[in-house]
Amino acid sequence: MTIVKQQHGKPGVGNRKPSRAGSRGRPEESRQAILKAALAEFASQGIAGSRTDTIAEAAGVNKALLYYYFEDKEGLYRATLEQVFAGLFERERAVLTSQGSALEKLVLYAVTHFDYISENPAYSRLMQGEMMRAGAGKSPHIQYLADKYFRKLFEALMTILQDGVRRGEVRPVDPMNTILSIVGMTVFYFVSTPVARAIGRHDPFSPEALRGRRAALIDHVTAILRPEASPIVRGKTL
Amino acid sequence: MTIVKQQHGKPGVGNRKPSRAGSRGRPEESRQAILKAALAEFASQGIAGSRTDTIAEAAGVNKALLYYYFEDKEGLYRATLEQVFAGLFERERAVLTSQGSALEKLVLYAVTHFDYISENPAYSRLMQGEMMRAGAGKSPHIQYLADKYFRKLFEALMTILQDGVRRGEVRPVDPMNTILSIVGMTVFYFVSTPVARAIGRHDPFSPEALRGRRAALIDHVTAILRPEASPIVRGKTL
DNA sequence: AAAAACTAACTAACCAGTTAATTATATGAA
DNA sequence: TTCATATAATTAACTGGTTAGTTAGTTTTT
Repeated sequence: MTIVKQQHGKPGVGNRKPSRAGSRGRPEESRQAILKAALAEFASQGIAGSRTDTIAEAAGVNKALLYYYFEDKEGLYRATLEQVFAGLFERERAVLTSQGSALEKLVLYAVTHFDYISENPAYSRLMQGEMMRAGAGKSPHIQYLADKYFRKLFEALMTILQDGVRRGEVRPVDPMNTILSIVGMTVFYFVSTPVARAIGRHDPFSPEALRGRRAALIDHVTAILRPEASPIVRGKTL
Repeated sequence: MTIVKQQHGKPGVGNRKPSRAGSRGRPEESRQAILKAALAEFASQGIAGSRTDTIAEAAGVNKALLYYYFEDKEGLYRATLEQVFAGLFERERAVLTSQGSALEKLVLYAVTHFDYISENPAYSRLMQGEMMRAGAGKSPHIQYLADKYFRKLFEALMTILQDGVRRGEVRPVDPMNTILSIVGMTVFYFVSTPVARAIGRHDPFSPEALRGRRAALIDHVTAILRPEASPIVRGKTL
């Protein structure tokens, strides 16, 4: 039996701090390091494919610390979900209370959502993972997320759209399905990136591709909503 | 140590054939039973969450038989992918070579895709699972699927759309992003069903909901493509 | 000296894949 | 038709690697 003594960081090799037992002084640092590593791992692999050992290693802490700060794997996962979703809905709340016509608000909502995913691709993958889990009836979080975030957002969008229709700013559409179409156009681009890459047509995360997609999104949302003959190209930069 | 003797089916209890070692006479039956069980399990749980024991039990065969007919879990998964994707693209080939204007063809493509998913919800979940895996760089199948199916389909749709634009049947749009929007609107409805249920607004798989979504899909695809003032409601039943 | 932060090493369960058989069917010679 | 034998189909039980979670501590801060 080999007894492996505690490994102290070799000075001069890499820039990693020596890994030692006991407090680091700033425990919040450890917590954040864990959350950050967990976000990357969960977004990349999904909860089923994620390994707690991998997360611990990436965070530079002992695995037991995950269980010290978060109850278990599921608790850690819940914390990462909360973090990412809160960030998105924070941004979107501002949009919903903004000034402007229904069309302007709905377009602004779409591009805000789009931009958030562009900047945080982890969100989209976490969401996909949740849809898979929830579809299998195995997500303990979907109801909570629906109650805390999705319902309000959905209802706000419905109200904006219905008011727009009533005022004649927007052509008479099926409100629920129109919102689903808008969200679908916003989100699907990111879901489909692996196919886009495999087809080899372009890098979907290149600045040009993202700019093109964003412009098309505005165009298509407008096209669905506009009562007029042809799309009016506004000078405004969204 | 307990020695469990081979269990012969008790006659009169249930309608299950006695489970006996040796051939069933029709080995193709066993193969199909495995494939069917695998499809259900993989679609529901994803490959990572699926258990070979569960598949074997659902198929009513010994687990070792999965490895007899299919090389390993991955091979079984590949076979289910092949099955479902082949079914979809079979149907879609007919659409692409059909008669009609660009707008008619693209709308027909969308509803064909939509109807296929309505009838085979497993497809949508399998696809989602593949997107997750491929996004993590862990799908050994995405390149094959892209080469065999997606590229051709995508190119055919591009051609139809570009011809439509050239002829003036369709307003001048960014072709690639327009196709992505159409597919997004088609597919997203099914991806989002868990949220729809959690919000508690409706059952997204009810016939009325599906009918409504289908109609909206036609409307929105038309709205994006139409050069005219307002959508022309055709008498045609799609 | 008590509490908080942190770790090495262990454990128990799970699960993909294997092994060594057993049973059924097909073949063909007598 | 009958028996022997090869081969295809099928199974019970096992194996070894993996991994979420635990334990019994050690180190640092207050």
